[in-house]
Amino acid sequence: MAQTARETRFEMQRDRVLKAAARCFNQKGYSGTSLKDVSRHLNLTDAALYYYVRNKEELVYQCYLRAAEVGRDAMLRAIDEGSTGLDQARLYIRYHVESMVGEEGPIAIMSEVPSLKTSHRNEILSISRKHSLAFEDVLRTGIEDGSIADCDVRMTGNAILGAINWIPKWFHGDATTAEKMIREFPDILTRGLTS
Amino acid sequence: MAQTARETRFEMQRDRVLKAAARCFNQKGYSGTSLKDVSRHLNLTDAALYYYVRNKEELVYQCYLRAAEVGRDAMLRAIDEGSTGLDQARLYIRYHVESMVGEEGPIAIMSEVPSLKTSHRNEILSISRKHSLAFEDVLRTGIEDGSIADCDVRMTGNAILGAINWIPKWFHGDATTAEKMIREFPDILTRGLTS
DNA sequence: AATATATTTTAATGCTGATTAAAATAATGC
DNA sequence: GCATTATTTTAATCAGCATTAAAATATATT
Repeated sequence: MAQTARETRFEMQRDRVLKAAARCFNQKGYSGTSLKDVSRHLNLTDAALYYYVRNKEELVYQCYLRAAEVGRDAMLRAIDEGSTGLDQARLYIRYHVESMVGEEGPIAIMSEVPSLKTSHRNEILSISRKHSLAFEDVLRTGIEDGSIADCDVRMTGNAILGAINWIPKWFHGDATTAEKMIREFPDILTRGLTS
Repeated sequence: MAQTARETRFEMQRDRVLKAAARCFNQKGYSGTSLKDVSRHLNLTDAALYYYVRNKEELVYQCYLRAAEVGRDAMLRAIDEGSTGLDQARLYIRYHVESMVGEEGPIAIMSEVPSLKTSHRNEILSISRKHSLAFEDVLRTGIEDGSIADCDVRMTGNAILGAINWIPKWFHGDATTAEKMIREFPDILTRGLTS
């Protein structure tokens, strides 16, 4: 029990570290943010971060992993809950956006994958590719069940995912905008899909 | 005339420098790419770049300026040529995408504006804001002339521009994909706008 | 309170990478 | 070919930043 309490405290701090890092990375890029930048947000010294993460590369890696998980969770929930392909697409966008602008945020933009060390890079790229393919599958499902008009799923997928990925570039925590975004984005991005 | 010849040669080289830089920046971010990274693409030494640009910050600034100009040109042409708001939106997307994936490319993603020095940052931000507003105006025009269904122009604009801005993240010069993108993106991104 | 463990800081170290000046080479005009 | 100008390289400097070890402080356990 003591063990558990310690772990949760540690993990909570670690979570704060990752979020602070994500915010910095989104703003100034991976190499552009120093560990001091990150630690400043937490009232800590740069050296203190090493208690929570092996090194800077690991920090980005964890941020990207977290970003990937958020996306994957949204996708899984959507596929599980949506009846038609269009439904699933809509729900996915809703859940993903919700995570990005809500409590779980800020989520890191996976913008500097090439800077990761080989093994991490490959892992992130693989997850990311799977995510894209999963979304394309959702689109295909919709085309087959008639809820989505015939289209190039690759291009359409890239367009929609791009719009989502770009969000952290212009959204900066305003609650009103957040609500509006959750409400409108799913429609905006899928209205063009119906046949 | 000799003067002119010299200038054009200089400017052509300078252009190559900017493109090489844009490619690197898109791949590894501003701070993530060293001047050696850029110069390597040109069979030059890192120090040689200083003949074409005052310093690294200026290099990004010029890249971003070039990116902004490309977007603005696309917008101006589109507004000039398109009859309805929907037409203009479609044309804008077509022209902008065309520039990004064509000869003028690669175009830098304006991804690390905060790293610019204050005056440059303000200038780029101002241009960028103007661009967003111009696109929102196009949408409003379309709503008024009936070619576009009523919608939140701010959100819709951000969604569409985000999808465009994200392109360099997944497009890497394949000519077939480029053609397809020019052909399909305008439709994909505007199909949802019609009433 | 006393001890053990967890967390953070201080104070180095070393490397990478931007920047500059001076020298070298290439191109051009005459 | 000579002189001038344009372009590039070599070699050095310098700062910032990641990283580490050891010390200090806080927290928890008994």
